[in-house]
Amino acid sequence: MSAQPTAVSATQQRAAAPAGISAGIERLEATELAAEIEFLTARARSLGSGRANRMLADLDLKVRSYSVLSLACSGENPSQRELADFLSLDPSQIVSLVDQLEKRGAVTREADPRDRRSKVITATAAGRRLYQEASAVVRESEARSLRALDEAERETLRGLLRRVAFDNGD
Amino acid sequence: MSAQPTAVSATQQRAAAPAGISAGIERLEATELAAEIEFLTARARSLGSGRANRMLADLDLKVRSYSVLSLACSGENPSQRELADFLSLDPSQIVSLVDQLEKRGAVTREADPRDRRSKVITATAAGRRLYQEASAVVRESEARSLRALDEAERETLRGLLRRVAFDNGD
DNA sequence: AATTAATAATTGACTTTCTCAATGATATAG
DNA sequence: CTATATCATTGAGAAAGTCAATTATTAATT
Repeated sequence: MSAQPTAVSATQQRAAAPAGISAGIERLEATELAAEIEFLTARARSLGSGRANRMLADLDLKVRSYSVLSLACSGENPSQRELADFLSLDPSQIVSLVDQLEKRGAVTREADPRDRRSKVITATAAGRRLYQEASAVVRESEARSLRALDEAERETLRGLLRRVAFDNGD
Repeated sequence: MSAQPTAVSATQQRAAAPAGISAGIERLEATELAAEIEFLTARARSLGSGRANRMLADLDLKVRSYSVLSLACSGENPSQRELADFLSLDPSQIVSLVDQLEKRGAVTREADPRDRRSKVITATAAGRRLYQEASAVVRESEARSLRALDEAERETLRGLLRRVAFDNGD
């Protein structure tokens, strides 16, 4: 599990950068805050989703809509409620995300025959094609965000985050 | 979330839960999306900061204001620009965060003598006391969010995230 | 030294996201 | 069959994010 060594430390990395460019903030990396996993998680996701959103803009998608599309393509036929739970969003946010994707013909919304209150979201053929493109973009974005880690480290990170993300107390 | 011993898999966890409660979403854990580090990061931070915000509400703080306060207590005397860069926020957001903390007497805002354009943010004695309390709350929150990981795993995660958070491409 | 260009904080406008309560349709429990 | 719960939906209001313009100050150029 602990594949930490390898790679260059963030400090070494930044020391190599042209002084004064991203200046100032490395001083703050020695603070208590910078040691908090929650802070690091927040910063990593802010940078990562910022980049992904910029790169997905070509396809008229954001990380949010991409995520819904991805699950719609999964074959698991999620309901909107499940999408909300899984993506940590309010059900009303899912409504508008699905609205947009449905409007552009990427997904369909059908009443679940076993519980007609809930709507099953499924990708159309066009939606699956869009997902193929978007997925490549997201992989590229992720690769850039994770450039500091080698493949083994990425696997370690994935495993740890998975447990935090899905066994998150109370 | 009653201290789960060590590393129980998320799947085992949920399987043990009363069927139907958090039902449905474990089905989605097998999807491609659920394997994306960026997604896992986003979910982990959403759950984590949600919990931290709820727990900090007693102290009239949010993760945001707590983070500013923490850096103000660091001894590094950050400027607002540095806070913005470090916290991935717009400078105008820092203005209002500092406004609030200043209004309650937790921090001061002083022109930097070496560059009077920038304002140095420093915690007051009251601010440091507040930070002591808040810091304990945040540690407790973090402990709950990370209950799935043992101490060594947390260190590994911290190290990996630190590199992602501070060597984030381009 | 005078002018020009850049940077920090601030304000304000605007957009997007979040949070919640209410509603109608359907399902489940008593 | 009545009461209760759940799902999707709508809409309102709060919070957060984005961006351009302004002022004060500093740095760079002539």
